[in-house]
Amino acid sequence: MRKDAQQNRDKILATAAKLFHDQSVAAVSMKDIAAAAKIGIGTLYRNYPNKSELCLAVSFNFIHQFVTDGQVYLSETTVSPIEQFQHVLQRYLDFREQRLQLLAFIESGPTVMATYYQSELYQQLVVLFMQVLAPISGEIETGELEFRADMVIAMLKSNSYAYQRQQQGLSPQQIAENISNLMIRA
Amino acid sequence: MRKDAQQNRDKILATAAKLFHDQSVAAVSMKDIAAAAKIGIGTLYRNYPNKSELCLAVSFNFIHQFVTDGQVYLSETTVSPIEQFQHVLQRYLDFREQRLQLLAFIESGPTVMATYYQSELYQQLVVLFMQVLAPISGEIETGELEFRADMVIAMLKSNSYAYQRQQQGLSPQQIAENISNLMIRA
DNA sequence: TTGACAAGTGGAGCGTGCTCCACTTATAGT
DNA sequence: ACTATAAGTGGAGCACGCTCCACTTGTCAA
Repeated sequence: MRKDAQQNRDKILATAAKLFHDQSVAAVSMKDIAAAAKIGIGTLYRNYPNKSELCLAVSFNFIHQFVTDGQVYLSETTVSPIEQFQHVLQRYLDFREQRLQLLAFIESGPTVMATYYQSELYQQLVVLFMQVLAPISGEIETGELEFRADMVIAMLKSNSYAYQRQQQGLSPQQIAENISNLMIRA
Repeated sequence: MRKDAQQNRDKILATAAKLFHDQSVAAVSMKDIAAAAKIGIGTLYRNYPNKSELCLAVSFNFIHQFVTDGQVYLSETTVSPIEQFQHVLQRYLDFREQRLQLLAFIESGPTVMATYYQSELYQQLVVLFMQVLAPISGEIETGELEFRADMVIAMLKSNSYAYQRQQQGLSPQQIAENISNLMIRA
């Protein structure tokens, strides 16, 4: 990759992150981003094939941070497995609440979720949840454990979460508690 | 409502259902639907405020059918609670597989899921799942039962389901089994 | 039957995400 | 230093979803 191209790539990501932070994600158009980064629309799209993918790229930093923090926490903590699970779950809820708009946009993109699911980062997120689920799930095989980790993540996607919060009137704590009750076996 | 307006409303729904059936949902534009129904774009949008809502309206017939069938099944069956749960789950999977495109489009619409969640039909779907979950969930309160019903539905949303099918390579049967294992307590 | 007007219509036009391709430029071999 | 060319650029233009409002029409009281 040419050096100037790499600079453009970086500049796009930084500009998009800034604009998404300053205004709502929906209010920022691809034209806005290109203009703010002082590049052409074509260049923008060659680097990030659509707006959802760009949001995903911006999110990756945040998700990476969350996963890393989680791993550090697990390596240091000495509390009970149940508390570990609840702690990670709580952190994940906090993280999602912070980045709600961005994550909602990604989750509503028709094709972009496939990219996310295939990424190493998603695998790391799943592994994180598997680690805290394993000791509280009773005796189950790895495939089923992974399925449950996916299920926890799926349940907290923006649509479902918004429904539980707004229509059902549940607090984040109540949601965490309901998930805990469902998942805890041992 | 004026009689001619009602006719237009019906014609739109019928035309959209036909076009969505003949071609892929994404390939059918709102202009196509208006043209095929021989009405103006404005009329189309006054009746259905966006494409996702129109998809939802088309889906409502199918969802209603599924819920009704499920209720009939429950009123007639004499098999064990576990088998009842698995049967309803299996039917729901089949139903979703049939209407995948339409449901995926609804689920990716940013605002339309709120409409769906608020509808009586969604409540009926939840109640259906609550009925089969209740005997296999151990002793839990109604709120938590409802939460679990929502969770089953959330897990089977198009994105998550597609991931389990395609990336994880699970068959519908395996997915159903994993959910069963998670939900069965009694 | 006839007017008055609420109710309904339709399509020009807007801003969006995104594609395409004629053009420009960094780079590596001479 | 000088090309040759692969690599990268940028914006005109497309199709889309959707809004807006000048216009038409069904309805109903007189």
